[in-house]
Amino acid sequence: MDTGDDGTLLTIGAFAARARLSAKALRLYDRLGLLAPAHIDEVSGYRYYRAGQVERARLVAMLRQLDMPLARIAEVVETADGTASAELLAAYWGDVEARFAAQRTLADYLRARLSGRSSEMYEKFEVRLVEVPEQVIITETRHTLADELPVWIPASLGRLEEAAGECGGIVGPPYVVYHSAVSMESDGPVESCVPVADEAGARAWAAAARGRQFRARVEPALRLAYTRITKAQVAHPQIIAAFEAVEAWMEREGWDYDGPCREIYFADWEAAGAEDPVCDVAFPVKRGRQA
Amino acid sequence: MDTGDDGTLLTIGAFAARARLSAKALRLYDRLGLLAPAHIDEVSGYRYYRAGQVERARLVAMLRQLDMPLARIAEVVETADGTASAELLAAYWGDVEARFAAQRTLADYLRARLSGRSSEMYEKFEVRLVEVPEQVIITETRHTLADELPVWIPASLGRLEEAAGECGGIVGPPYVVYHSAVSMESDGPVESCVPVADEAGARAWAAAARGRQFRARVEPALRLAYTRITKAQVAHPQIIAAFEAVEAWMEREGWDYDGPCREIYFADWEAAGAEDPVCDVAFPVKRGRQA
DNA sequence: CCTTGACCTTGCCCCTGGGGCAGGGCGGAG
DNA sequence: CTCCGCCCTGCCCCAGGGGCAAGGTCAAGG
Repeated sequence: MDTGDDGTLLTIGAFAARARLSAKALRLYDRLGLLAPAHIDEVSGYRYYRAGQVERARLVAMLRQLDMPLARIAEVVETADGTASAELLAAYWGDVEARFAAQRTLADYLRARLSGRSSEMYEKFEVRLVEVPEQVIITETRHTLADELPVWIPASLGRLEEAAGECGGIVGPPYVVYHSAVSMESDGPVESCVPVADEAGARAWAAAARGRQFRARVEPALRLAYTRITKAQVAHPQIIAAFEAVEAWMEREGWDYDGPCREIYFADWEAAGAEDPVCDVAFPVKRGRQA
Repeated sequence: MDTGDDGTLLTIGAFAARARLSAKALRLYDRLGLLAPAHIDEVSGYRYYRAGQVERARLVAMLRQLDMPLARIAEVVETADGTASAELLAAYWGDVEARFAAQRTLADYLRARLSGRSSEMYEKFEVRLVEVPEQVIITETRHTLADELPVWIPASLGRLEEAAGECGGIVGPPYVVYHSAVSMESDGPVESCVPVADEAGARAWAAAARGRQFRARVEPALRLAYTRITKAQVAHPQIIAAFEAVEAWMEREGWDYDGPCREIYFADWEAAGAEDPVCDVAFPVKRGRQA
């Protein structure tokens, strides 16, 4: 393969200018094994690069312009197959796009809130009411800090969904209840819930369960004010915007709190894309002052 | 103003949980003056926060979620007027959007190139040689980032074309020389140049000019390898493909670099349509190894 | 041949926005 | 009184380099 090696060796400065990188960056890439010089003079320590290495250096430079970490850049440039390396890039860029979409949502919400124009907020988060009938649920409760939730919630719901088989099966979307209002305290108990068909089976399961954190109970009928959010939005603190949107709507429409807030996961989390709706953020409400 | 101050003071841990920040982050924000505790015990050094400070802390947390630097967050949260702070946020977010749009374009380009469609890209560019005689030029130099170039280049060339009247008039197409890497993060010096007839007039103009960035000099005769591109192609990253096509051609044909690359604007930019050729992308070359 | 100045080397500290740990001080419950 | 859980400061660590200092190299010009 002719990689442009015509025998001429470039000093680090000349190579840096041609690759549109700094000499400092090239020394770092050398140390990390990302872009080793073709030759290093053993006496002077001078680095010499082949002209044919410019292509790789420019690829590194462009990937850095995408803010790709050097470790991932190394994977891309070490992958000989162009199609495979393009897929690595696509995977990285997909992550960036998802993250950016969530940030944009938050930025839009914050701009509206800072300027006091709450109408934009209602456009971003459409709030609706729903009546939920009484249902039997099996639950797991834990005291936890907010940053452990993204790990604990899927694990807990997984445990409950497995147990639901002994309780007549799942008859509704699983949800998570924040017994201390999310806007007030986050160190309060968090309860993950799965609606099941068989109350007796549920109580038997809870009595036999390995820990006191597992319970079965009947959730009374509720009226919920909720807004639907995407997978990308199910993360702190973007999700705060959704909660606050619902609370602002309640204030405006004349509804009072009637219980702790909750997140209802109605979609298949694994199968959902970042922009797919997966979750309803909800407060139980009752009639307050006249609307 | 009721800021929710009910007299209760929260320790840093309790406040951190409510604000969804780490205690470590709160200590940092205290040290930076971004979010000072309501009270500090002089004996123990314990920080105590009012419940009403949660709102500000949450705002900081959400702005951090947008990757806004703490210095800019301080500007936003110190701005009492909501509309003004919303504008600060909008300005920041506009920068982020612009940067992201450029990155997305580059990512699309790179994905296509890695997938093996690079040779097709090069084949679209026909590369030729031209001899350019020695000429007197007046120039303006600036360190700038890549995203400012589309603004600066027309402005600078406009200034130089106006000044050319004092220097015997314009005797060749204006061009821009990239003395080193110009990318999103590194600012190489960029020099815009206009060939003029009167060397003495040019030197007098440069000596009288308002800033040292204005100079007059003699550009020696050059042999250029160049390819002609349309107005639509004069943008990142399409223009990268043009530069690379010229470099690939130089490599194939056995020419070496003989100076910094340049863009020569030979057509009336305003009058040109998107598909009209307006610019030559060129490298000074000298004979290298035998072709 | 020697000097000069440009270029190269390593090494150290700096930046942001924290995370993690060590060693020691508080504070309330049993 | 003691124990456990907080809390304090201070130090080192991360990426991805920038900047500078002290000193070694190299090529061209006198």
